[in-house]
Amino acid sequence: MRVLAVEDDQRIAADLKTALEAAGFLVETCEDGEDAWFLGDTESYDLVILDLGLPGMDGLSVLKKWRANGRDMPVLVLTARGAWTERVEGIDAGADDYLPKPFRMEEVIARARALIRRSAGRATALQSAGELTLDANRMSVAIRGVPVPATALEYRLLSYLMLHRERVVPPTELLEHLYGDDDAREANALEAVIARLRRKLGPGVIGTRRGFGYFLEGSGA
Amino acid sequence: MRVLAVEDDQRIAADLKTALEAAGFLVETCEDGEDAWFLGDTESYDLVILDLGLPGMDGLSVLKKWRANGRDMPVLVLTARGAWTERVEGIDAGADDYLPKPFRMEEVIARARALIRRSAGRATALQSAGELTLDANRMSVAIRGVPVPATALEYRLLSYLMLHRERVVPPTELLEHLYGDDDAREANALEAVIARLRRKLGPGVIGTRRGFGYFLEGSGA
DNA sequence: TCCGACCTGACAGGACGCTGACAGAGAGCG
DNA sequence: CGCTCTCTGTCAGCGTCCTGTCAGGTCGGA
Repeated sequence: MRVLAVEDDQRIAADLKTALEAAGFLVETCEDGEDAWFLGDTESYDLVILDLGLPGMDGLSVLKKWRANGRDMPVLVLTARGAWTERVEGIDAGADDYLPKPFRMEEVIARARALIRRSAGRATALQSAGELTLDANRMSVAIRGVPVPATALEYRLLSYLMLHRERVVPPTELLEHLYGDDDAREANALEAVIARLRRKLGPGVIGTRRGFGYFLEGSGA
Repeated sequence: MRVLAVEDDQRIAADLKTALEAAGFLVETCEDGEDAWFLGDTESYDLVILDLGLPGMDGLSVLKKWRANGRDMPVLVLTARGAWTERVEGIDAGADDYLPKPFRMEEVIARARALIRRSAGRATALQSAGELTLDANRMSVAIRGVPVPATALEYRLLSYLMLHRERVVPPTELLEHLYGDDDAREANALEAVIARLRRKLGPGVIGTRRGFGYFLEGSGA
C-alpha cells in the first residue's frame, strides 16, 4: 500500500512516516502544495494524507484540483483543532475523512486502514480469498487458519493483491505500489518475492496469468 | 437513499431525522440495540448511523454481528467525545467512519454523502457476444459460461473484436492493433491465431467474411 | 476449372516466468 | 564496535508455454 503524506511540519511528517511504515505502508512525503498536487496527479497512491495548511498551494485547492481531474484515491485531511467549518469544506471538496490536530498515531493508522478498505468496498479488517486470510490489524497472514510468517514486503504484496482481488494485477502496477517510482526495481525482484511467498503459502494461492500479471486464487472466478 | 439512525437519546434522534430528511434521505430510527441488530440484518439500508452507547445490546457488538453475517453497508459510528480508543475499536470492528459527540448536523450530512458516494460503484467488467464472454478484470474467456484458457495474444484479439463487434474488422487493422506498426507480421500469423482460437472456442464464435475480415458471431453483424 | 483467399498441423526459436545461489544492507545485540 | 541474522535485490540458468513461419490443404467465387 502506497501512501502520500503531505505535511509541512517536518516533525509531524517524520512521525507520520515512521508510524505508517511500522504499520506496513510504503510512505512518500512531501511538504509543499505544488509538489503534492503534481505527485497526486501523476502517481498512483492508495491513500493520501493531506494537511490543509501548506506553503505553495492551499491543501483544499490541491484536493479540488485532484478531484476535478478525476483522481479518486481516498484522501484523509488533517485540520486544525475546532475548525469544523474547514472540515465540512474539506469533505465537500472531496475528502473522505478528516482528523483534527493533534491526533494519535493509532488513529491515523486505523483511519488509513479503514479508508483503504472502504475504497475497495469492503468493511472488515479480516479479509480472505480462498484459503488465504489477512489481518490488517496484526499484519498477519494465515493459510487455512494456520499463521504463516511473512515479512513486511511480502505482506504489502499480499495486501495489494487482496485489495484488488477481483482482477489480475499487472507486474508494473505491483512494482509501483511496492516500491514507488523513485527507486524502481527490476521486474525480477517481484518474481523473487512471489517465489518466496509461494514457497511459504503452498500452491494454489497466488496465480499467474502469463502476459498479464498475478492474482489471488479462489476469489470470485 | 435509505438510512437507519440508531440513537437512544430521543432529542438527538429527532434532530438527526429532521436534518437527514431535509437533506433528501429516507430515515428510519431505532433506539435499542436488539432492534437495531434485527433491522440492520434483515432490511437493506444505504447507510447506518450507529450510536455506541445503547440499551439492550452494545453498539460495537451490533456492528460486529452485522459484519460477521456479511452485511457490508457503510456504518457511521457516533462516539463520546475524547474516547479515541473506542473509535479505533469501532473502526476495527468494521465501522467505515466515526463522529465524536457533540457534532454539527452539517457534518453528519457531509459524511453521510461521502460514505454513500464511496460505497457506490463497483462494476463488473463483463462483455459478451453470442455465447462468448470476456472478463476484463480477470483477463479470462468463457464460452457458454465455461472458462476457456486463452493466451495474452488471443485475449487481446478477442477483446478487439468484442470492442468492434458491430462490424467486420479487416485483417490489416487487426494486425496493426495486435502488433503495432513497427514490427509487422505476415498476414498468416493472424490466421494462425484465429485457427488456434477457433479450435478452443468451437465453431460459431469467430466468423469470416471472405475478402473483408473477421467478426464475432451472434452480435448483430 | 482455376485462382486466390483462407485454414490447419507441425515445428523451432524465443519470450516469459520460476528458482536457487549469492551478497549487500540493515537491524538487533552483546 | 563488531558480530550475527534476517531481509531482499540481483544474477544466471532452466523449463515451459507461446507464437510466427512454413508447407501444404481446403473452400468459395467467377
